[in-house]
Amino acid sequence: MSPETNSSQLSERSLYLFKTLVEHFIQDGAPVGSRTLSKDLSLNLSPATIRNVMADLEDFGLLDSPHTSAGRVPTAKGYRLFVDSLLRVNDLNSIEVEKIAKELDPGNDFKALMQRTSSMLSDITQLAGVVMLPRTEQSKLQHIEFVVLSGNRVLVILVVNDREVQNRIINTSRTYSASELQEASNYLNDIFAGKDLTYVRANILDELEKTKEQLSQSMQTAMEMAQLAFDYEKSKVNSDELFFSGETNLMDIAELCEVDKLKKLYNTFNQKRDILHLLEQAISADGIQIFIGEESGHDVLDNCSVVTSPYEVDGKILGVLGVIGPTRMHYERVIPIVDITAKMLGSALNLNN
Amino acid sequence: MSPETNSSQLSERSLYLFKTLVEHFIQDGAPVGSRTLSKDLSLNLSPATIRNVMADLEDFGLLDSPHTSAGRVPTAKGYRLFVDSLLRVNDLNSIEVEKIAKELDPGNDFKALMQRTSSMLSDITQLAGVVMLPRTEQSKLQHIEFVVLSGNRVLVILVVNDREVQNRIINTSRTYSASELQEASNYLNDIFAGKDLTYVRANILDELEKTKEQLSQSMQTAMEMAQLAFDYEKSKVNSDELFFSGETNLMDIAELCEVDKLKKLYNTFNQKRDILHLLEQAISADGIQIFIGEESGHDVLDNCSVVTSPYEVDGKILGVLGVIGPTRMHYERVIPIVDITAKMLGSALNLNN
DNA sequence: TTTCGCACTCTTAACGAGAGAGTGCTGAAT
DNA sequence: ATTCAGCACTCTCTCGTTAAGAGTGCGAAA
Repeated sequence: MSPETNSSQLSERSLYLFKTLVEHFIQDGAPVGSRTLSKDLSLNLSPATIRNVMADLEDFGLLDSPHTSAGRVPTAKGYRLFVDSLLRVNDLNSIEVEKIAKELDPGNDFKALMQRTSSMLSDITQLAGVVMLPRTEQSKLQHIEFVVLSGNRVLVILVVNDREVQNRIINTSRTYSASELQEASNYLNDIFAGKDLTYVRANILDELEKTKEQLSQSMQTAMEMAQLAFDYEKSKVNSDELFFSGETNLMDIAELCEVDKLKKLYNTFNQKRDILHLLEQAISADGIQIFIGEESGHDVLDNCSVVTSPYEVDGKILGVLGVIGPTRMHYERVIPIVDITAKMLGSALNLNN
Repeated sequence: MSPETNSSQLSERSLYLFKTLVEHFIQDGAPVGSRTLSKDLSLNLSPATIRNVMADLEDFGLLDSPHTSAGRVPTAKGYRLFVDSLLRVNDLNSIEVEKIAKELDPGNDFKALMQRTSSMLSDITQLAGVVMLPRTEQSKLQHIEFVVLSGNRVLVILVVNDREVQNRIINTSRTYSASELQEASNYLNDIFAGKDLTYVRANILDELEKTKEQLSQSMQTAMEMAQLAFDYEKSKVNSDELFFSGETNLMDIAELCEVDKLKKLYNTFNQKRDILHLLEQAISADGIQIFIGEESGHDVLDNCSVVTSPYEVDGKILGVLGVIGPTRMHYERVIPIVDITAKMLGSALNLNN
């Protein structure tokens, strides 16, 4: 509706004024009026002048007023300008850095580390934390093992990336003996260990053909097992790819504390699908990515911003983590926290390779 | 304060009146007045008479009035009387039974079954569902397996009860070879397969002493491994022993929709400790157990009732499941649902033994 | 260009009146 | 001895009104 105006058309002073207005709003959560701003501003301007400037800013689509006699509030576009050009990010104090480092101590339990990361994020920001697990496609198979269970059921154990363990139980058409499966796993480990899971899945059928010709019983068993195991994986909904925590922190946020909004938000969290989708957009971003309000495309996140960063090992992006909070969050604090957490998680994962 | 009066001192008529009052309140959620009751009651009584009876019931501590000119509301004691003596439980219609049965189809994934049970409970009752996993002490070790990882780390896989799989990674003081661990697991499977985990844990030290004398290297390795593995288990907080779902359903409940109460409730769910404690009380109960409001001892559950039932296989109680909702829930529906779910979960677990 | 002054708008809190719901008590009828 | 009609009373809830407060926009002056 408003012309696609460029912020460079705004004077230095207007921008400075805008910046302090946003900071003020982030602090108090109340619409900011010209009087208040006039006092807090280092430039000595009268409320009237400030009103003029604010009217301009409103024309630019950066501000909005809930009603005629309530001060101004930043729009999504306003926040966008703020975080992109106006924000100066704080350095984290060393105590906090230490706290983060402590929580990110890589233990032996991969998922526990992710869980800890998520709750550390929510704890330190007092917002909701979220960590997306590495997509399985990017995982390297390290070891495969079979255990015979009763009734034609076989337990398949995949060790992936030297730290993550996946179990699945498959139903087989006939009974296999332990030694048969031992042979099978030996064979599979020989040809597939160290390969990507995607590669494994893609090449099972080829190998199956090959082995058919060679007619070795143990190899054939191996391939049948493997096929069942990886078919299983395909059918499985990856519903636990996401770790949330601190959702309750959002209940304190004034903008969200109507129960029905809260309910919609929580339902969105529980479904995971939408949030997963959002985070996947961030995976290709280089470093911190911020979704402000409506920008995310999900209207449950109307008054929310999502600050994300991918985490990587050896320059390869594994997943995304981030923080969900109100649009009026303390970006100057949240951004460096998310940033450093992503980096430290990356190196924690790197450590035991 | 009021004398410990027995409900048997109340006339048949008073009880009937009380029962319909409670039913009315459960339906509407609004305090019930004498006028309303006079219309809905099959006995033809004037409001005035009903007022007299209600005054009696209030003296007995069964009713309470929020203020002088709002009708009456059942107290916790009132609900207790209601569910214990007055309530006639509905039979479930066959469509619902079928729906439950369908969700409780025992797949291969144990935890997924528990998760499905929980969300089925919340779905069908429109309240919050909870399922407590079997305590590990009651689990029978079926199989133990070791996989060598890099850097003195060993993956331990426990198959328990023929359906549940547990992984843990332990750090060892020296490097073990695959064949060494193979021998060790063979040895351990020989002596411990089919035994309770508690038994295993208790007897590891004894066996360690024995094997020391015999000086067989592989046996010694085995015992060292086992000890590490089970030490790990002891230190691990069993935080994922509980599956919640449908927490958001509670947001619709008028009694709870103040944000701060909701927050406390959700925090209690997240901690899991308190709820776990509550459910453990129910484990020894024979069949359905109902905690009403304050009775539970946790004041976050002030306006809530918890309906639980243990589920069992072969007469042995494995765990507890249930539903959390407002005190004014439809007990006559919820109780049979929880009851039948527990029974069907039991037989689902029994099926593949 | 900035500022002052002023009229105007809109929200919020406070107050009071009136309606509505429900009670408790009394005294009469059964 | 119950039951019940009548009545005064209490408490909550909802409006409408009012007044205060906050903030704006605009025109005229500096």
